[in-house]
Amino acid sequence: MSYQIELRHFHYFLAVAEELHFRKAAERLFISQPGLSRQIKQMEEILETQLFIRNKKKVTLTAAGVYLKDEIEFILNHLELTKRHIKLVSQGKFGELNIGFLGSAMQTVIPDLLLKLKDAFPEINTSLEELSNNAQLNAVLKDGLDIGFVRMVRVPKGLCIKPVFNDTFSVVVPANHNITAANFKGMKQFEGENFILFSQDYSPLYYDTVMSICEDAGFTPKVSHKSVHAQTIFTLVENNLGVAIVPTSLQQGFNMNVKFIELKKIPQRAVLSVIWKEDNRNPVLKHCMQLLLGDKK
Amino acid sequence: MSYQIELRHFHYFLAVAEELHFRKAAERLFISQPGLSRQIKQMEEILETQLFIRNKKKVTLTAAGVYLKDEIEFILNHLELTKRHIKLVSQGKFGELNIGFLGSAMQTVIPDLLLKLKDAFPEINTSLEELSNNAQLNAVLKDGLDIGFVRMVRVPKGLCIKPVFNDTFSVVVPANHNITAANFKGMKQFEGENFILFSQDYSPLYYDTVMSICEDAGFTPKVSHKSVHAQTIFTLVENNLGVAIVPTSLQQGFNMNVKFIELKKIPQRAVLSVIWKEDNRNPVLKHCMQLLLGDKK
DNA sequence: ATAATCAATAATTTTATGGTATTAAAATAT
DNA sequence: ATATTTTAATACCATAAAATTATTGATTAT
Repeated sequence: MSYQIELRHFHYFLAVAEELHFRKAAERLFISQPGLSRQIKQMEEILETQLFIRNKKKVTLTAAGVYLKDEIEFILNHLELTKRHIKLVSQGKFGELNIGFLGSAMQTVIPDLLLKLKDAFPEINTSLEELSNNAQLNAVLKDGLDIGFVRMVRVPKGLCIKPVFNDTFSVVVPANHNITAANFKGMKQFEGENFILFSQDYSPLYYDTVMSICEDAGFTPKVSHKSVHAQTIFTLVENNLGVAIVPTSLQQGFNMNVKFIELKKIPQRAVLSVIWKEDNRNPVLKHCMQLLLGDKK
Repeated sequence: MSYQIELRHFHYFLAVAEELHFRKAAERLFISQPGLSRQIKQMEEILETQLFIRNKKKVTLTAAGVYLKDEIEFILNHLELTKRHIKLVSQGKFGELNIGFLGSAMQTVIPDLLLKLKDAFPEINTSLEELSNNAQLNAVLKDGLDIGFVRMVRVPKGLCIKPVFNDTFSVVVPANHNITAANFKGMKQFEGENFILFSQDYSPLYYDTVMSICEDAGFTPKVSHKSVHAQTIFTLVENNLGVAIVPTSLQQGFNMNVKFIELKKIPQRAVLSVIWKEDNRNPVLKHCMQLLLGDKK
């Protein structure tokens, strides 16, 4: 019959919401199952809202529970961020910027940004994480990341997006492939080949764009392998398992036995964009965005 | 030497940060001053950051304390909002409703429903997607849609269906066609014409119904074109490529050089129905169905 | 100097979290 | 069908930690 919700309830709730199993959740939390059951029940009483439906062997979230889970994830993430920030503030450091990125952004944009940031604000610490488009989207929404480097066009309400790098696509073929930049005439030449692509989950836009490139050339590509790492894709190409279409900038930084044939004439571009949350409270973000977009345009 | 920060700490912290006076803050919180002092000290230990400077008669916030105050206000505010929201969610008064529809529903039923929804529950967000009968069926089954507006009679187990709009059919002919509403006697007059219809995949029931209309008139129509968009069909008719049979309500919202001849005397009707999943957990759905079916019947 | 006021400390009480044992219901195995 | 296992909930209890009262030490006002 406690009056107030506490963060403890939130941690317990999240465990149950993720496991959907009281005993397993209790184990994960290193507390007893009855204790957990009672805390959750108490939480529901305080909030005057049922959060879980426990009927015959199954525990499921109610609509309110689903909604609350999202919000609690956000609040706890934001709190962790704040904990780190106040330490930095008390140390006289400005703050911290959490950056997510697709592997293909590592070649160009990220190093650029980091150099500029270090230059302008040596007190700012950055953390970098390679994540898929979608993982970044969720993390940015929930304050797990401050900015993300993604390939997409539309973002949910509350997020902002700005293109930062416009790249051509290139076909990646084994070094000994008979088609070269010199004798290359058009995608049609690759009609019969197996295509090795980044997986659709990783970046739907990339996938659709590659499809449209082939369709514009008049054929539907046979996709034999999908991967999330450029390294893997190049290795597959190297071993004659197919050809790939990737952003041209991926050429840098790898030393593989493959050659790039840049598709200069097609209209498709690999656009890398920054996303961030409109009402992100991190003061570092403003500075960062100025550096990123100020002199770009 | 407690492990975890709790919301209690936040409320205490805010009181002290606002009063800048432990005794007064304690009074405001209805707890004793020593209790408050110890909790704040504990909070500083957990966060490993000094938040207040207590020297000679004055209590002031540190830089970290100032920063934290802002964030805690934000977090507690957000939490209060969330508490209110989950109650609304569980009452079905807040949330999202994903609606699918055939293009031909856009003329009448959908705008009606949306207006009513907005009116009754301004906090409900809706998303709309134009999809074929079958795509809606699958999406509803997989919780991709909450409700769909389709033209069909039977639905798989687990789904529900209710007619919501009963429309006559009309023949659509070029504006300069020799048959008019005045001299129209029966479908038999169109025996020789090419027919332009919605494709069978899009709505099998519609297709079968149109066929039966012609068969009742004693002929089998020659179908020359199929489309999934009313716009396309009207354009084809406009260019003398044939005549169409469509639900009469499609007359609204288009400005094409065609005329509609309503088939009032035949028994066939273009029935638009809502489908939804029996055990859909979205609480918004109940309210929506009440609005849709409550005053209809 | 003395009184007053403040926050911190000490000792004690109260509260309620979390643990153990157990139950009721349901699923699974035999 | 019966026995066994598994699940979440209940009852009761121990104990950790929060809150209270009483007190101290320090600073400021009179």
